[in-house]
Amino acid sequence: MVDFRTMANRYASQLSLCLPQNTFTHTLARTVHAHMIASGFRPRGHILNRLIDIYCKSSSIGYARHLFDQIPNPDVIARTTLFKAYATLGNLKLAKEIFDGIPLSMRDTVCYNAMITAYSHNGDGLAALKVFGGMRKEGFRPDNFTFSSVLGALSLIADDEKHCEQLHCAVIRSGLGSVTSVLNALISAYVNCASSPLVSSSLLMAAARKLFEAMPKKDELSWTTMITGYVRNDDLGAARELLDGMTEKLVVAWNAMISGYVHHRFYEVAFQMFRKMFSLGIHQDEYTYTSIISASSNAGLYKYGRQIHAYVLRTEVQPSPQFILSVHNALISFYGKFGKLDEARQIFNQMPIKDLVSWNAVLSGYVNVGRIEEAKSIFQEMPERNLLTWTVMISGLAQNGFGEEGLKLFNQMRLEGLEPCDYAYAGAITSCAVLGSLENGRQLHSQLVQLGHDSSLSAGNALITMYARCGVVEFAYSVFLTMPYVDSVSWNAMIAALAQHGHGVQAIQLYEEMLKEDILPDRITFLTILSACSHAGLVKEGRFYFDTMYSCYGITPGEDHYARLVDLLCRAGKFFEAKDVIESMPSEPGVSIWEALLAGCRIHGNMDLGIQAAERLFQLKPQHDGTYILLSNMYATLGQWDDVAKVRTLMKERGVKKEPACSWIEVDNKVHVFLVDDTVHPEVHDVYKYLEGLVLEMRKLGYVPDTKFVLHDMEVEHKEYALSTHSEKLAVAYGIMKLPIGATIRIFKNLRICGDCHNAFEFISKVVEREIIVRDGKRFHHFRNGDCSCGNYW
DNA sequence: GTAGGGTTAG
Repeated sequence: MVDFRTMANRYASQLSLCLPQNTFTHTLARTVHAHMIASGFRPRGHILNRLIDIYCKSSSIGYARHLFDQIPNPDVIARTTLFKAYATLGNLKLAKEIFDGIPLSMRDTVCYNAMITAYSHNGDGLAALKVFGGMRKEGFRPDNFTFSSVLGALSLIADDEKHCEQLHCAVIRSGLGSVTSVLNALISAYVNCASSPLVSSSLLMAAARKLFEAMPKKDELSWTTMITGYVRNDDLGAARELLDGMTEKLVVAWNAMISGYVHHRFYEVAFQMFRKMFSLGIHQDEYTYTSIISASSNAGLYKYGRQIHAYVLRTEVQPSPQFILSVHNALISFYGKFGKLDEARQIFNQMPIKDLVSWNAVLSGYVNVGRIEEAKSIFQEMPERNLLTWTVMISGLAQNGFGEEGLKLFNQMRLEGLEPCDYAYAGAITSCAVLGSLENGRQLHSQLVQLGHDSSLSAGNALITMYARCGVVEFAYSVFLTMPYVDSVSWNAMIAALAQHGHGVQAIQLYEEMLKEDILPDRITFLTILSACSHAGLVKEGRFYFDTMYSCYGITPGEDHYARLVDLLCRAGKFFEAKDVIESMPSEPGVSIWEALLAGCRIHGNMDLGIQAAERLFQLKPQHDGTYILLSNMYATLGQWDDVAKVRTLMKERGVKKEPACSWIEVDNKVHVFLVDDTVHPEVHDVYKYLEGLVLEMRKLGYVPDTKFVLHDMEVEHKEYALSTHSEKLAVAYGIMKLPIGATIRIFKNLRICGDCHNAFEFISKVVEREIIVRDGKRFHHFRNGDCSCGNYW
């Protein structure tokens, strides 16, 4: 039988091996603890305190609390450990409760320092100072740490140069003006203050620099604080100058510099520094590698990233477990961003220890390429989740058209007690955009305002698109106008919103305004502008903007841009110009180009060119149903019914099936058309009767022999009426003519409006001279005068 | 004091 003391010594020494604390040592410590439980050893004293600390720091505060509650009279160390953990989580109420419960006789300087830091880290400078006051009143002697924490608290309150100067004077008066740690804290106060948008950062940085220069003894922290200060205040030149002046080559400072370059997108300089570290013999750590790997993916340098990966695998020195974890996490994300999921998955599977970052990285990899089913099962499998996990999943669902599921998950997240951040809201709002659910979207909007998230960029941008896709451009515009900060995404979203509603000219005007505000257009801006021009018939303007892409903004047009230009020219009937453009392309024209050409030929009945385009498409993508349908439509436009029949035979011979976009017809053999109004629409019944009559008529003409109509009353379930028919979309479309003016038609779920439907809507909008707004799972369609804002056949 | 996982636009 081993006695308690021997076992205690053994466990204590095992736990001391678990330092420094990181994900790896935490796992080790938990194993040690499991062993204690298995062998019946009941930890107490410093062993128990150490365990509490470890559970607190490895995000298992609930279990730490459980251990804590079992101690009859916990000492000051255990209490401090626990309230520090609560404070880190932002739960100051519980933290204060524990701190207040520490008897005066038990208190020490350390616990006061911790409470001051707790408040100042949570942004409550005044409360921190109050604790400091209480400490002095009770006669505790402040030490250097106290001063550093108090300075941190003061720097929160000091929001301009004057406060910082007062702080400076106070330090000198206190006689601590030459203590390095105190001066470091003061410099850090200046630097933090400089990041505030309300003050002159250059003045404060100059003051910090002066202080730094005059320091009697600088340590590593002094240098790093100063360098990161410059980096954070966007003065990379000054940061670099300082770094180059350092005699000691400190890896932390180099990492800070590299990360600065990466964040400012100076990838090449970051790589140069990385290489220089080798020649100077500076030992790189996980921070260096993670920055460089992320730089490779941001810069689109797949090969470079792979080289880094290969190098990491080759290194002879045994890397630390923390190094392996961090670097592999970065690599998972790197491969994920390039869509190389097999590589990402392989790294993930082989990792000896995974943390939440690894799981989130692999999850977003699957989400990004749209492999939602696999993403869902990863989400289910995850041992723990955080705000980020939920956000990735929600927006992933939304972006892949699963609006309902996205909203569901968003609600589930709230049920589990997580407070969604603005990014999560953005995902939920996108879900509403996908569903065309104005009601839900407006609700989320008002919640955002209540929560004070309404100045958020991402949420605002999502709102613009949501309102636009739900058919209310005015709301989209008012969001855009009231957003305190906008970026190029906001401008793009708003320009697209106008273009989608057929306001091509206004879209272009907004684009011109954007240029006046010195916002640089990007490749997406040009895609939007080109299709806006296309719908407004602004050929000259479209060509002009296309030309400025490279000449003014250095953006090389991609195939998608060429396709829009071809579309623009063909819609206007300028086939010669379109051919010139295609021939001038730097690379071999692909599917989208020939499709644009064929679609244009269909509109204008340009048979010869249309057939040429179709032949190219058959070569490139023989199974693509769109080509056959466009071609047969072209023949139909010209009344060449024999040729239409030939195309259909060709489809059968080649076994061409309709794309999934349309195969939903086969899935449940029903078309759902919803009226978005919440009110009961008696006209639905009229439409139903009308359709019945229509079908009878069509049958007489030998058309749609097997059409049946079913009228669903779905009021209870969806508060909406549904009309469903068997396979006959055209009849539904005609039926819609009977709907009240201004009714919005929504194709439910993740469905896309089909080609026949689209034609019918185009036709109706021309004949009845009425604007029809339809949205489906993918796009917004605004039909006016025989044309549709979506710009595509389907 | 440094890093790795998120969002929004076509």
